[in-house]
Amino acid sequence: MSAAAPPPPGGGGVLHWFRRALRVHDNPALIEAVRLAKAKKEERSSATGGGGDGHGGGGGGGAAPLAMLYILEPTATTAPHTGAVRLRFLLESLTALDGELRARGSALHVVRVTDGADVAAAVAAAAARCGATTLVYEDDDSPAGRERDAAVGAAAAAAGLAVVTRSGHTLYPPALLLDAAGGVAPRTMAAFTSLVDRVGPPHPPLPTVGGDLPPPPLGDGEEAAADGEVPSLAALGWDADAAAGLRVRGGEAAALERMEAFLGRRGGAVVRAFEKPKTSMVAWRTPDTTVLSPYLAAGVLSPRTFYARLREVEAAGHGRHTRPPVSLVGQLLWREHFHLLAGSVPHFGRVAGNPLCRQIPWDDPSTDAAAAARHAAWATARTGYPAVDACMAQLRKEGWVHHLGRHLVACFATRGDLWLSWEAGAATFEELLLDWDPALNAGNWMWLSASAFFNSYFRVYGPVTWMRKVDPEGKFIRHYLPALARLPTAYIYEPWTAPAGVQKAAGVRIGDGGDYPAPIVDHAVVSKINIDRMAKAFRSGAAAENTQSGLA
DNA sequence: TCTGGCGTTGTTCCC
DNA sequence: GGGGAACAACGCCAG
Repeated sequence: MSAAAPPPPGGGGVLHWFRRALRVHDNPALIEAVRLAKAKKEERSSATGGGGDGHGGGGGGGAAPLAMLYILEPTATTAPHTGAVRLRFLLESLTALDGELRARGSALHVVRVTDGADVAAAVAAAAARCGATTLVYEDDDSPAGRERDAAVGAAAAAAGLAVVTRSGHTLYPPALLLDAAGGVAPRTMAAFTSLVDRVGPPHPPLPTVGGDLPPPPLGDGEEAAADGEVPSLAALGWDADAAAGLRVRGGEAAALERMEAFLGRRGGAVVRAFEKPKTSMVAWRTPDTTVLSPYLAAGVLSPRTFYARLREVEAAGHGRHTRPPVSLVGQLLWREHFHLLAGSVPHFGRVAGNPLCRQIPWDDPSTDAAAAARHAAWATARTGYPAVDACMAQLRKEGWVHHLGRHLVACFATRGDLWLSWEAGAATFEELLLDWDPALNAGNWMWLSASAFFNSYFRVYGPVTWMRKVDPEGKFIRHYLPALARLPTAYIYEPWTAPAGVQKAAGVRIGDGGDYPAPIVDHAVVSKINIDRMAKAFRSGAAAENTQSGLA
């Protein structure tokens, strides 16, 4: 997808626009921006017979100026698109990126835009202010990203700006995989894995950007100061307390540190034996999984860097190691698969018009008051099922839940119990998840709701049975639902069954007006009804397809 | 075109 | 407690 327009001869500076890829390691777009700025310096030198350009003198050695821009868009700073926890993580990551750039003689210039429609104008204005004639950024194949970048492309063309883009958010440039797949992305992990095997390993990570960045024209001089700095949570109108639950530190150094710490667990044996379905969803103090997803989602960690290190750790062990789809490399392939689909299937992020998504007559909270009430109870951890509510409480507080916990709550919200459209659940996850990534969010919600990829709709997570199996002492529930902390284990999964005396002794009242709600639905009853509804939806879907192929 | 094998992560019951 | 089958049985895809 790289429209590598050559820079205008003897042109001005380069504007690098960070969106994701908030890092200096393995950052193809940033490396290209640096290369272009330095190449322009060469052009200038030969054109003027050597000598600097007035901006030089610094570590850039007289290169053309290279501005580093980040635009805080409203979807990144305001609810319901973003919650406080993810915003805090983003701001920490931006501050860390600014530090990395400053250590290399440059600096990040942050611009806040309050109306999403103004992003293109803000980019053009920034380019004009720093005299840039070339704009460089990383591809973004999300629906919102594509829409935004089309507007930016038009504005850039109108302003005479050359646009250069690079792929960097996935292991492979999506176009490369799509070409190899004959233009149609596979629909199963097995088929995707064999596609990747055919294509071969991803390109190795590129070198980390060095310490001689061309000087930044933006934010220098009189208009500098507070204007271009990373704002605080408070300055963006948020209560810092709302983000107090954040448990991972933002920034590239923290990401690489966390990655290496996990890779080093038991000398790499944990990585080599990793099987995602066997990891514990209730290990909240020290998660059983890497918790690198927030970094991958924001582009603070390069997937290719993680992939390369995983392969090294696998190769360092003499014995066998686990394989996709359950291994850690497999986890990167799931991410890759959903990104490929999201970039190539129309309306991947929603039900309507999405050819991959089974059309199931869900209740829609935006038009149905009863569904809205069920959705609100689910989203605020008030379903009365401690297994579901503990996960949702963890999500609200920390922005992170183990993958299987997400399965449990997503199955409950859709085909299992509440019969809510997966789009409603996905919207809640968009607000609350630290590692929210539109491609993965939509893909996983379709999976869990048996709208695509997964078809065994009769396999329903039981909020009582499942939790009893994975958390036999109820520790996870007690931690995230303190109201239930003193309830005996015999009642912790079904608090409404606790006799009044037990409730009193545990200092909790269950039910209307109490400390913890009665169950919002009877799982044993509704799950059976819903399986029947799913069966019907599957049958009518098959009928529709038969009609279609009959017509064709 | 048809078909058998398979699918990262369910529950219950039985041995 | 661990393993396997029944439950009622889906769609994708490689051969």
